[in-house]
Amino acid sequence: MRWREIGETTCSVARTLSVIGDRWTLLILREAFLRTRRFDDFHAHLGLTRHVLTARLNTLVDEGVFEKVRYQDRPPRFEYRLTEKGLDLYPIVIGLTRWGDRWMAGEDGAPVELVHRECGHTMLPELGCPECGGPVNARNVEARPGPALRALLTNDDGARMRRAAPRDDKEKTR
Amino acid sequence: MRWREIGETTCSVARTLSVIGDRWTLLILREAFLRTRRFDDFHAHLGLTRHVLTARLNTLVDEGVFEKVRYQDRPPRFEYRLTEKGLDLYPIVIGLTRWGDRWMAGEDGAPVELVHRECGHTMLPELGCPECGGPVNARNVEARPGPALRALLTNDDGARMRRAAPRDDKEKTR
DNA sequence: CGAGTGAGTTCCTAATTGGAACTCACATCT
DNA sequence: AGATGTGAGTTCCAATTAGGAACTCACTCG
Repeated sequence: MRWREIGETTCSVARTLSVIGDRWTLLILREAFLRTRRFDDFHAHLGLTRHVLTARLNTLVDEGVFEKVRYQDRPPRFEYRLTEKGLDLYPIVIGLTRWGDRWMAGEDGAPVELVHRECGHTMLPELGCPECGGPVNARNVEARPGPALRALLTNDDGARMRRAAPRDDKEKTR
Repeated sequence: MRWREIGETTCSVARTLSVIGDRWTLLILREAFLRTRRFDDFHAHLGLTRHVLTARLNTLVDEGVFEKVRYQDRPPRFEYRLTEKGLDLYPIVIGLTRWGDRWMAGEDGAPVELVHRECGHTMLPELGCPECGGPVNARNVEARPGPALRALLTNDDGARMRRAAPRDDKEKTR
């Protein structure tokens, strides 16, 4: 299986990674959440090549994570703004920050601190259950097949991801 | 800047991505959270090449995300188990699942449903503030320099990431 | 003894990155 | 008018990485 095909599998993790799983993409998003919007600023802050930056911004626009907004005419210039779909990636970026703060900090401590505006506290966000309010972690959650996967389960052979069958585009699992 | 150098920057997102930001790594972790532990099972479920799988498992072990545990002697065989550090990546994998369920589901609906064992509800976890219990999102959190970054801020020139200076390994930002 | 297993390795080809320079459409300065 | 500057890409080539398929190793089993 090639990396470019992972978005076609029946797996939400893989589908998400098909949009934001390439090198540099999540760092571009980190910058976007820090209010960077223009090509040259992304380039200067991140140090990736302009070539790759162009490619990443284009797919992010194609996928609806950014929208390209004109901010001046003559010469026409555009900036990249997070859409609602893009803003909803925040928990992922926070998750990366939280883990880095907790496990990768050197002796100088964490590079960034997160402050919750509503209460003013410095904190590390935690996942919670919107139904009961309790904490959510690896040990108290069960992943069950959802509707899309149950539809495929009838003739599953155990492979969670499979290449597209030659003609029938529906033949992949999880 | 080369991708391999991002772990040396003063940024928690970049440091985390230096461990789990390569192609396939997060899918390997998804599998691990679904209780896959052996080489051939990862290979069969994911369809990546054995070559890349070997490389990814090795860095994950080096970084302390997996530990290699012997499960039989003669011939000696090992399996890969998530450590505490690895289990703590769960919020990231859940974040990816949640976004995929919400934004990438086709008309068949979500591939997976998450059930909270403590209350029995199917749910999409949300980030909350451990201090006040309120919701955490892109609009109500402020990222401030933490101790490690404040130490560097005295002579910052605006670049958030910078290559290591030729000899002085401390000269990078964010 | 021959076949099977689990976990890698090797080798070679195909993609994807990294670096650096070049282009284009204007705006401004001298 | 001509020179210089800006923001946002493009192009080209060398260096890394990934994809495929076959091969190896140390044993176990029938």
